[in-house]
Amino acid sequence: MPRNALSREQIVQAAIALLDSEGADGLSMRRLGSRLGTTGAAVYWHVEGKEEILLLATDAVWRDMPLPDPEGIGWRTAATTMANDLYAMLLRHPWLVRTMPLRSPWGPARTHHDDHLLSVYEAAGFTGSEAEQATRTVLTFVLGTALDSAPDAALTRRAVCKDGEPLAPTGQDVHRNLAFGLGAILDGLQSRLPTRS
Amino acid sequence: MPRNALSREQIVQAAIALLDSEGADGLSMRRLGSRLGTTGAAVYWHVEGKEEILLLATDAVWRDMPLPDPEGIGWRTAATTMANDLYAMLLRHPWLVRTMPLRSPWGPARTHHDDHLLSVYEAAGFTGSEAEQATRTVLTFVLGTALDSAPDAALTRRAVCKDGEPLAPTGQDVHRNLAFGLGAILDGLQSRLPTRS
DNA sequence: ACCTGAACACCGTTCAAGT
DNA sequence: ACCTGAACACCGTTCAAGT
Repeated sequence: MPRNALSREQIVQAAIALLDSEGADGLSMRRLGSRLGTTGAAVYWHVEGKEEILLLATDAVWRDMPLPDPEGIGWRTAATTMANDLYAMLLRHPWLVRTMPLRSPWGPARTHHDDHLLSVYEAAGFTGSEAEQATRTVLTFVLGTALDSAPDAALTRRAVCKDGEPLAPTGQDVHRNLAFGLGAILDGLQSRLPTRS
Repeated sequence: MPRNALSREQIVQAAIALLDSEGADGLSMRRLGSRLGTTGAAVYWHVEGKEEILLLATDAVWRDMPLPDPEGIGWRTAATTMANDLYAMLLRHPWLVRTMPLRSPWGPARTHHDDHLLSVYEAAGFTGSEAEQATRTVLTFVLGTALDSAPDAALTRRAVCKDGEPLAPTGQDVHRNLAFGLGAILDGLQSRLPTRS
């Protein structure tokens, strides 16, 4: 008899909760199963495997990204807002920086976000592959910044400073650098705009 | 009787070879041990655990990075060269992008590299925290670019294009974007130089 | 149709015991 | 001092068997 205890949507939500609270390594099929009141093997009836769960969880999170309209606020404000929102999302779900490297396949939400971001740079005046490259440059920088500040690091940090010098950047440093670097990048991009109005 | 079959240096080199050929998930203590002619448990006598091996392997790779002198070639050429070299290194050792997120502790080779990179931006005219931020901006962008092109992705890509549209960037795209983005960033940074000579 | 239990082939790590 | 073997507590995944 079908008990319908599990559904794809429940599995994905439970996976996200587990990843957020336990980190990238905290997600295991058995733990996910027990969190849903069943066994790890039960999950396999609804889902292909762990990889698909990560795929679904990743795209579910992308769905929450706001997509500001460049009309009215200007392309630069829109670009800055989207970069900050993306960074905030990556901080909220640190496991994303490990699941991001996949060039493909992206889910529909990720694709939708990227399309919108591209339209922002097209609104700025970039065309064709230049718009794509501008988009990718900013996206890449934000992703790299999040990677830098990920508490979810593959290696745990031990003794931080042996000589009293704060060699390693703090979360503060990284965050301040987002504003600085983004400003510099947008300046550089702006100076390459083909025609000014 | 000590057979001295193992040494720290041998372990690290074997680990790098294993990571390069099998990917980030290819390194296991047992495989490492058997590659060295012993058992996995034997490694634990020479090394604290897997984490330390990753730490040592990471810093060993950083030692191979060339450190060009900005004198003569100019800061911008030096900065570009270092960025390209870093990207090339990350492509050679894709597992590095998973071991990089650690803000600390860095090994001596990584620290030495960062010091040199900082000096390049100081030679350009940046001072204090601005030099640090410029350094971190470029470093972050290169790291993000490598993350984008990592074949070592956490999730394997399956069906690439369902509708015939090449949504996902190819390795070519990512590589071309390194030059574009780096140029834009350096332009943006250059325009922020406090005093021009 | 949906789930359980046990199994397979792996992990990192520990630790008594050997030499 | 250096290594082995077996063990512990985990993994992802499969699959017969239950209901």
